[in-house]
Amino acid sequence: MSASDLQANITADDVAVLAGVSRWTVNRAFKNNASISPATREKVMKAAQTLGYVPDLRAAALASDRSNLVALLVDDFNNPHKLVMLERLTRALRTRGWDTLLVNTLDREDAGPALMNASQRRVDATILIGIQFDDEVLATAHSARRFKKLIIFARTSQNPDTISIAVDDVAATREIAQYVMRRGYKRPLYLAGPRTVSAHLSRKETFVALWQEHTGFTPDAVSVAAYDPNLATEIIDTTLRPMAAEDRPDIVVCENDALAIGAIDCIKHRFGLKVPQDIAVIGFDDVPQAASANYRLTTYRQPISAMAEYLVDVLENSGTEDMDKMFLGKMVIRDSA
Amino acid sequence: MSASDLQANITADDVAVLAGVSRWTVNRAFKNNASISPATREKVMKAAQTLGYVPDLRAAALASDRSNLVALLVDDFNNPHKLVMLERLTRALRTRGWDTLLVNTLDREDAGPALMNASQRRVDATILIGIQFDDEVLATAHSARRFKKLIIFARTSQNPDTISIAVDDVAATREIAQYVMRRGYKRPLYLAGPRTVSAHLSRKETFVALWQEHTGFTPDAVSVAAYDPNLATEIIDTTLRPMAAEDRPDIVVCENDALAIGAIDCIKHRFGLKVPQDIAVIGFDDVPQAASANYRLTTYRQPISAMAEYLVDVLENSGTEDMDKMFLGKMVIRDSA
DNA sequence: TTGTACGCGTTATCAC
DNA sequence: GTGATAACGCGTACAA
Repeated sequence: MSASDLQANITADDVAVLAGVSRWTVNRAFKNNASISPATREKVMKAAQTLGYVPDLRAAALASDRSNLVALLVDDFNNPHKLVMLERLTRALRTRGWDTLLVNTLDREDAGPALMNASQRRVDATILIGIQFDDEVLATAHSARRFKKLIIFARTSQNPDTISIAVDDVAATREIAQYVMRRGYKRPLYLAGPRTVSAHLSRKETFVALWQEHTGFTPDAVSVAAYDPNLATEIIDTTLRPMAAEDRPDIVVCENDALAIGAIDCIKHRFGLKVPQDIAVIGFDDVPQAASANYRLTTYRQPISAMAEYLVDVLENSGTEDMDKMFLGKMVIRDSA
Repeated sequence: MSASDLQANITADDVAVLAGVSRWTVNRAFKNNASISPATREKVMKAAQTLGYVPDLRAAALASDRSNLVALLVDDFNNPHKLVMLERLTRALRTRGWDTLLVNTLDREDAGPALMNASQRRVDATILIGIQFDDEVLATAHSARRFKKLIIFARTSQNPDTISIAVDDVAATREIAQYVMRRGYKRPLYLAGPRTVSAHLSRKETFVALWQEHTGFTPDAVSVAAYDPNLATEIIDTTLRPMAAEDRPDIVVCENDALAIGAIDCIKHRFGLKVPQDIAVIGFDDVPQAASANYRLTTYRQPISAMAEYLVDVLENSGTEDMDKMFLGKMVIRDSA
């Protein structure tokens, strides 16, 4: 209909011609703190409007070497908490002017190529929220490619080249362990997920150490290869199946809610037992399902929104100081333990 | 350590110097079907390796006007099926060489800005999998901005300027309705989500019409503003609460699993009733939870992976023919109905 | 406040 | 098979 339909790409030059200014003045009109008179800006904006012009962010990124784009490398899509993290992160980022490149790290071997992918897009930062990025991958990634910022979200890492934004697992686990003891549970079973980075500070190691310290006994622990409720159901099944009723754990302490939900399903539906009367369950994350009438899961809530906001702070910070940060969450007591 | 650490950006020129060829030959070495001798290619690749060079996709996109990047506009993050769709889409895209820009459409007013955002990144296509994109938004979007391709995924649209990749809702709903009748249910309650595009072809309208046609009765229907299990729990609660037991529906037919799960939670835990004995429930999507021991949800599975693959076909197709496509799914019979 | 070289790192196209 | 020219659309730095 309008002239804009005839031309393939409207550039700042076209707007400049129509507005009767130079191309760089058009540029200034679209820049926030540029020195430009209100009159000219309005003139430019009107011309831009009629032509349907919007600045080309590819070209801007190329010229300025800042893209306002971050790559988000994700796997472990069976964990419902991933959806929460994706929402909070993209919300915080977008609200503050950042775009997100979502990279599905297809499998273990894809971790390297996925990092390379982000590198080729020249993103301003790469954020890892997957489980496939172990110390080895991180090391090779950092030696081989150039990353402006490499951020590990919701997971601690000892790697000095990365910025870790996570909840304080030791403090959180201590709170959980104290709660479990205070409620009088005697035979906990720890259900852990895959071990990747920094195993010695993991929730499982911490819980086991605390329990030993306070009771003298080493609790049993089992683990699964992914944070998948179905895997949790199966491992709990095979763990409890051969046990005599009196030998069964009185509580299953889970590394996160994804596992806790699978554990509850198993306890209730495979064994016909009651939660928490027969076996209690405790989780971590406070996923939306945890609050449902069906699970009423006692868990530990991570302050994901605050962590996401801090992540954007990190992006906007150009200093070189250590930006690692640990957050404190809080226990959410419901009925499952 | 190496020379690459000293220089900020390694470009094809640097590699060209080291390999003793021209910049354009370096380029060819990285291109799949370029005419270049194997010897030169190897020489170039070795030089690239030592310098740590990888092509800059920003510059490539700017020069070629093809980015191999799509924008994925998403809202409705409370629906667990979103995580499945995100995984399948990003997997299919990435496997075939496409990157994904994930845009969280923050709220109703943000739909326009989100579309604009994608436009500014000059993506090759924009994919909508949200619920906030009604006919009005689509119309203004298309008149105001230039989109190479505008794809509606997992939702039908009557808009002629968009490509719709979705399951055949009419066929699916017919199958569901027939199943419900065959199993002898008499008083269905339809639980619908928000109505956006193409309401006259929606699952709800179709179900209601079919039921009327076959029984002469108009089934009750209620709807919620988002595909959120918690909202479903509440609306079912307020709907059943004032009913006498004999007036209650004998089955709740849900527009999708997110609602069905909330409905089951309500029926079992708020009313202490049994599913399916007291009230049956049927869903749509077959989310991972649907198979859990706790829900055993009878539902209708969309062929998301096939739809995602077809979406990439659409991206790779440069023709102008109508690429709309409807898929058939299949019923998954479990215990909830 | 406004205008002007020059560069960002590629790709398309044509010459050799 | 290889080298060279001209875009792609904008940002930076400086000059006017």
